[in-house]
Amino acid sequence: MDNKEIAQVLNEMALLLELAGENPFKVRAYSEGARIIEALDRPAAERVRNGTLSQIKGIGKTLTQQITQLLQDGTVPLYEELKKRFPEGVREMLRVPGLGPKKVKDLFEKLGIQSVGELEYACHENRLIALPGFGQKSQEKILKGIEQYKRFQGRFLFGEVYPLAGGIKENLEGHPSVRRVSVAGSLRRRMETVKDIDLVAAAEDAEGVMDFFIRLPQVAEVIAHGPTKSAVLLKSGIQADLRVVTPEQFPFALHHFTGSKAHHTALRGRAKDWGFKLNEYGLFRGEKLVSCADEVEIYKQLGLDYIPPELREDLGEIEAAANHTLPVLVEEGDIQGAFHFHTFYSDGTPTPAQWVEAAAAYGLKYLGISDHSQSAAYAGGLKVEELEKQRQEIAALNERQKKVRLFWGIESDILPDGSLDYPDEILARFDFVIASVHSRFNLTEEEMTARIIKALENPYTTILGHPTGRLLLAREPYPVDLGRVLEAAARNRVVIELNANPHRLDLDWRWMKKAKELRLKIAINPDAHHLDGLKDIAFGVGIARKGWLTKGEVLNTLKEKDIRSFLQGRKKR
DNA sequence: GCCGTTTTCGGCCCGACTGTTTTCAGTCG
Repeated sequence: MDNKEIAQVLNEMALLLELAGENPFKVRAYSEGARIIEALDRPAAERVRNGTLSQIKGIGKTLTQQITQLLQDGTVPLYEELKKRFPEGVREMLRVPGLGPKKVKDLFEKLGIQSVGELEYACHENRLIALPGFGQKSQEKILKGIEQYKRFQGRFLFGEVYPLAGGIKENLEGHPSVRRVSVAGSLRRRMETVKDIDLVAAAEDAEGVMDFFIRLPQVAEVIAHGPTKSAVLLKSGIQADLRVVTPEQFPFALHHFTGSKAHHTALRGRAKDWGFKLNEYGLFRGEKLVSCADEVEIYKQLGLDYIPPELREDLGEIEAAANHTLPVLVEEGDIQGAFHFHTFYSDGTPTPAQWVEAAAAYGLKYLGISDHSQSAAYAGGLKVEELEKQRQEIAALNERQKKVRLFWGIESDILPDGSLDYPDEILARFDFVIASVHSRFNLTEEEMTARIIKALENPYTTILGHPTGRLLLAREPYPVDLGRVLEAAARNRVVIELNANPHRLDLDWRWMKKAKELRLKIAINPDAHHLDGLKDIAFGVGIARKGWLTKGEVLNTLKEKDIRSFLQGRKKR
């Protein structure tokens, strides 16, 4: 059982305990425990073996015992008991927006409803209206919630939602009373998937802005509409929340609605220790507002360096801010070039020349072409005899123009046995080689780990492409021991890709800490198949920042001449 | 259930909106 699986069980237990009407702080202890275990960079099993699990803050005697038993038996009696009491379908009802544990418990115990499907049917039969605490309105609301749940299952890709949020922000900026607007929430924190769009605005005429907001052309339906806070469902199916405050309150509201919840809870605890009270309206000493012009000020008042939104996950950033050890995060402007571009030679659309123009317009100084290798027949992988033509075309382009330096590479399949897809004498010709798994995802974890490590040990491998193969909201990562893979990459000086495609964002930011410890270099690669794929670099930078990466840790912040010597240095091994 | 340099008991972040209520519980963030 790995950390993620332990966290899943603990989270599930938290939900079930909530359904059972348990002490809310006990519930919180379980879900906090889940969060902590998931964020560990070593297997919890290791800490169980050396007896240090209970030393982690938030993991006490009971959770240590539960986790120990989970690792041993795969389950614990309390979990089994709770699952028996609340069937799977009852737990699923919690995912319907507007339904929480109390209502689900009532529906289950008083009406015998055991699944989302049954709930929908019961709504149509008007059976909820008679239930105490429910009524006509809540029945309608639940029906709408079910519809939303079924349609989208609640999460969206950052890359799809961010432009929508930007559009609404622009609309709001057009309102005469609006002084400032910002995207907040998980979007501002650059989470790879998000549940909704959070916006915060500063305006004198809050109600006017609210009326304006709920009438925007993007809006399909109004979910809530108050004087300072409204929620709408957009035509694209995602919910957008807007909060309007006074200009003076703006930094506090922005901070509050940016979260994360865990960061906020920790910060409020600190505020309390320092004799303050912090909420969305301000930082107060007693009744008195401590005025802050921006978020920087808020942190300063609490004795902290400014914490960028991407880091606000309560994963050590508050301690680092107190000790003045926060990293200076990489920025989009630091990016000098990028690797992993496909052309019409395999499954991309652009020609190498078109990539040069697009890269120049984007401000890149170099670009690495890497089409698929011969085994990737589905993607038009290049046969050995086709390679020479592409090499010559790229060499000619480098002769003809000097604005963007092209590097000639390949995205070589890692074959099931861990070897690369061309013989050594071919691999030796490329400027760089990205090694990626594209097939046979069904190996065991042990086999997959060995397969990838063997590819990392190949002297021609420059970069490991999309290390887990996940497709966000669509496909789970293949089973692999990433810790061992990263260690092998460090031993063999192989660069790890941060695939910037919004469907991948792989390596996951949660692993960056480990990568940093191993002094690995990370390449932010767009894996672009079309010209507009260049813009994905920005998504990759967001994730890199979320992973605490500095400019020095990102390969493609190197200047063109330094990249050249880096690639040549690797070839001479 | 977790935590603790005044504490091993008594706290644990806080407010808006909704709907069903006549004063508040549930949900959400």
